[in-house]
Amino acid sequence: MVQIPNKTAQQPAQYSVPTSADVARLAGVSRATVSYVLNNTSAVRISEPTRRRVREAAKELGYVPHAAARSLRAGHTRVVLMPTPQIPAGPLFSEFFNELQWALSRFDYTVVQYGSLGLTGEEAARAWAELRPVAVLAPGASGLGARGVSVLKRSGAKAVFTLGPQQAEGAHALLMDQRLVGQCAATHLLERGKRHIGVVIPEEQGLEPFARPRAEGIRQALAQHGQDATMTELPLAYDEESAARLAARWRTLGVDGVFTYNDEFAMLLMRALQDEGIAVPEETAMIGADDLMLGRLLRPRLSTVRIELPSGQKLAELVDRVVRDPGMEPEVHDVLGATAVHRESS
Amino acid sequence: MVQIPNKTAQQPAQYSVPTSADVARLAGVSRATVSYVLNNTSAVRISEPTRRRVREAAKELGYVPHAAARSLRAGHTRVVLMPTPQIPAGPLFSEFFNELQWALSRFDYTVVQYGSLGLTGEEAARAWAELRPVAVLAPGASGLGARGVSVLKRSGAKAVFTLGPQQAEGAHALLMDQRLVGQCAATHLLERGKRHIGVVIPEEQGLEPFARPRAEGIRQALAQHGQDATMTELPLAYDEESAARLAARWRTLGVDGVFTYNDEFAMLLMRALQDEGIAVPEETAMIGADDLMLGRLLRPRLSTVRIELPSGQKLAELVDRVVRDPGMEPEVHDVLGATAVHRESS
DNA sequence: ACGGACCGTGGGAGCGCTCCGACGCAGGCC
DNA sequence: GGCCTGCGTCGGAGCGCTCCCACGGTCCGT
Repeated sequence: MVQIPNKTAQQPAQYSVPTSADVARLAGVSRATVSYVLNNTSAVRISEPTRRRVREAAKELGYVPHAAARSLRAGHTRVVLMPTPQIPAGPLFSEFFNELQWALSRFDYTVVQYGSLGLTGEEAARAWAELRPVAVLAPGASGLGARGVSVLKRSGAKAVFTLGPQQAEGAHALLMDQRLVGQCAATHLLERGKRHIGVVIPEEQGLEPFARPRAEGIRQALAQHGQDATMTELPLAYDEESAARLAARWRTLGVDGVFTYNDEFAMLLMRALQDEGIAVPEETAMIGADDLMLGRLLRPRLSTVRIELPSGQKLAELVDRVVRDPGMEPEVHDVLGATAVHRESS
Repeated sequence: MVQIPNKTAQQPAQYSVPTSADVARLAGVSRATVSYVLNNTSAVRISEPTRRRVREAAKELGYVPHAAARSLRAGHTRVVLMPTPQIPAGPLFSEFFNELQWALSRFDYTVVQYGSLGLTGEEAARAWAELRPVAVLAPGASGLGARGVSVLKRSGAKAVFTLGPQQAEGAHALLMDQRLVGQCAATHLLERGKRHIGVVIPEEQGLEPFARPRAEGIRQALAQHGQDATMTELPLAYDEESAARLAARWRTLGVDGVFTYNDEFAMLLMRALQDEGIAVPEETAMIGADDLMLGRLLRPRLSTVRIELPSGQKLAELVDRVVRDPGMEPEVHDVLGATAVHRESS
């Protein structure tokens, strides 16, 4: 607040960052006392007048503790590192993410997101390890691997989780088995008498870890059903030309039902099919995934696979449990639920 | 790699985290030498055999430097803190975000996202300051305020930016003036002969910082045009019932053009209007914003306001410049571009 | 043969913080 | 009066790291 007049204009008020020693000096106590007061240490009794003096001095100086120094001394942190996935997250996943973040902060963890930025596996693990996080929740697709997990554990991480469709040896897994989505869709289409199922495979790079297992789920469900069901992979980029091209050769494909990977691709394909004069669901039934609002706004209303992710609260509890007992054998938690929602497109 | 057999199964290999002293001991050199080698210090010459011994020792122990210790010693960090906004970001913004993150990492900054989690203003600033970031790019909506900016600067932050439709005193601003979006939409509708403009105001809480200025932009454009243009605010929640209710009383509103806040609300409203038998664009012209793919898939194809955000590269350069010269007067950079895209709905 | 330049390496301080042990002092007991 | 108890506070070490400075050795020039 007070401008220091004899500094050059170059260097404004922020001159030297106040430390606990500065607070101690101003309050006329020792650094130890400052620490006790500001941390409300219960084991040590400090008189009320002293407490007040310290707090006032801290406020006057605008003192903010130095997290790095604190954790250096403590020998550990409360940082939970969540490397951000490369793929932009949809509303479903980002809500899950926020909830988890909130729940973890209830457990007094500090959630830090950290771009991996092209690093993969051990490289990425090393970069993350520099922060000495107590737990890491990494996207399964980051290719952590047993080596990466080991790097993190050796750097002091008590809990290493993968999150998503893939997992890593030695780490706990919050497995989001995307095959369930495919199975669910396939079962739905089979129940409605469809036998020749098209499966949209997005050509976008980052979606592969999701798209492949969803297709695999379809394949499994069809295999279970018997010989007469077939599956056709339909590569499709998220643009109108690609969709139009696919629609143009649609009738040659002999497909009576299609799973479109998600609702957005469903909308894209539905439009292209309708422009081509192909009736949905009469000629081809269609089911998407994610249960987005836009599906309800399509005509016909889009059938979809609703995906349920676990509550952030539950997961935060799990993370906390593993942090407290790092010796636990790595567990695989299947956290993805899928249910078909029947509307008009199937 | 080597299992330590006489530890209990409770405590796996990760036993004590190796430090540079351990590396030094194993390589038979001093800690200083380890530091020189691993940091490739150019001012000090270390013989090649020594370098090799150090590197091998580091690899064998799985040594990872301790970021906190390093920055404690250095007295500063290369951390750029980007508190995550509460509102889930759309694809436009999250792409911008990723690009910025990438570009900053090119400048050797470490980008850390950090949930604010309900804290606002000074509270939040204090929490952020604990990390001693060299720069902070905060959402304008975080309510930083002059006090918050001061807290950050006093904690050593060289550059404080706000990002979004709002700004904070004392901080640089990457201002995304959402009024432009409204102005652009209004101008487009006026040009097409519309005079009674409805403006959708989403009822969702977090959208207000965007919705209000967009509406304000409409108002300004209409005012500029003259007396005969009117504006009607249309509160709308993002669900079908709300849209149906609005559509039911549509004809009583006397609106010949509508700006729907964004493309998703446009889709919602267009469906509701069409279900009500109201012709778009004949009875009511419609324009959205964000230029999402889904707009192109609607029938009629949706006119929209394309929003352009600046390149992450440019912004990273700006951040870097301010970090190098923290004395700079705070500047306001208008970084939002808006152009109307005419399709069929207007 | 001797002084100085220079090269490779080590010693050690100190960044800001916490926490263990110690220390002084007041009050009560023998 | 001396001793003990306990309360409030302080001194100081050390977390892992970097970097200034010192130091011993080799080699060259005179």
